[in-house]
Amino acid sequence: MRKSNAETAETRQRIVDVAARAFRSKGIQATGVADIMSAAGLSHGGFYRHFDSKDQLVAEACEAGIGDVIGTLDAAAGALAGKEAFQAIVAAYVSEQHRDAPEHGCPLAGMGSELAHADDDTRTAAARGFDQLVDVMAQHIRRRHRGAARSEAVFALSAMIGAVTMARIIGDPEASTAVLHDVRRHLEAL
Amino acid sequence: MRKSNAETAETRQRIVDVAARAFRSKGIQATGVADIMSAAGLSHGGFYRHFDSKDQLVAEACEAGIGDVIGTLDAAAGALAGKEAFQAIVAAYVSEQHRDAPEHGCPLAGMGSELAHADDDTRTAAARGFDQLVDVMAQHIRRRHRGAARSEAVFALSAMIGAVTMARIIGDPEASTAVLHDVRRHLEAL
DNA sequence: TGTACATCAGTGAACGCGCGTTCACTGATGTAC
DNA sequence: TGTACATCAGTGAACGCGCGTTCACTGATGTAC
Repeated sequence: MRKSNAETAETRQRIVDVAARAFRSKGIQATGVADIMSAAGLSHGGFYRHFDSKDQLVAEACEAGIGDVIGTLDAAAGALAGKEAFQAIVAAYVSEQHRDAPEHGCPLAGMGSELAHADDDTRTAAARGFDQLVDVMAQHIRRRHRGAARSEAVFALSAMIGAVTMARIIGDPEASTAVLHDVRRHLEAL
Repeated sequence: MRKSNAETAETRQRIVDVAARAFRSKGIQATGVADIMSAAGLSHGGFYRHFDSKDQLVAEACEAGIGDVIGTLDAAAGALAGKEAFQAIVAAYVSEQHRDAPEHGCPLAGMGSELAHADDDTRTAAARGFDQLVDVMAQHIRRRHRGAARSEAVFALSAMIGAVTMARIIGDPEASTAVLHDVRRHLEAL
């Protein structure tokens, strides 16, 4: 039952979207190809009509997830500029909502340690994603030198990724929220 | 061939040590019970004489790994005090050596995103480890209020964990080192 | 201190299970004329 | 525009493999007397 080209493209996109959510919320290795396909409303056998391997999907899902986060952060910044935009971005990232909704959150926080062991394409996608997020933040940091703004963004983003990762590990709700609060407060004081 | 109580205890400890290295360097799910046992010089069947499950070993290995890091950071601080000790700890953690030797490094960086999905005992061990590391750092931060020192330590440690995680993902050696450098520099300026 | 028996660390085969991937097949869609 | 054939998206069974865990067995160690 061959599908039309448009339908095929839609299906492929749906698989990537479903995978991007699953990998971020459950992890890469804990999410099977069959899980993804059934969540996309398909049987698992058809997977290889769209992708060469699970690894390829991981790379694309990582890229898609980064796109989500950039959209969220841009929306948080809205029409704000400078320090206010920066703080809005920090508040959106280092938040209980982000912590509690990994499926829509940052792949670098949701699958960080697994990405370190991923294949080259995936790591390249993740590294590019980090760069893009750094750009999004650096854009709102006013410094004498462009490099200084980027460097500060690298620092801030590292703290943000670490904070959300730890907030998800810590079971006690108060302690978890305290980490988010501490990090957000220090970043807003930059 | 029953072993003496002393030998049994040594074997158990060896399994935990081997596992702590393997989980940190390859990840939890990528490391099998059989891998660990053979690295410890044993056949896999004997595993359950020492542990109820892989999950239990993960929790103990996480705790052991935290112990390693605390030892390394304490050694880095040495006889130093205050800001100098703090900076020495930051330099030891946010370093190329740490990035390149995950098997002796921090479990929170090596298996961070996997810990978020681990069982309660493991997450409790990881959360306690985070607290202990915060204490190690806060100890060297002089502030009017104890809480302020701890809060700053939480912020710093989050940035350190994020930095090492990202440095391991980024394939390009220069870009990876640049992240470490940026984060270290900003933390030393606190 | 010596003896008799229970315990149990370690081995290696086996368990059921889920994984990523492949395959033959179906029939609707794409394409060449 | 219509026809004939090639393509290929999706299905569902099957592949080999490695996983965590269990088990019967061995024989040295621990323990009770």
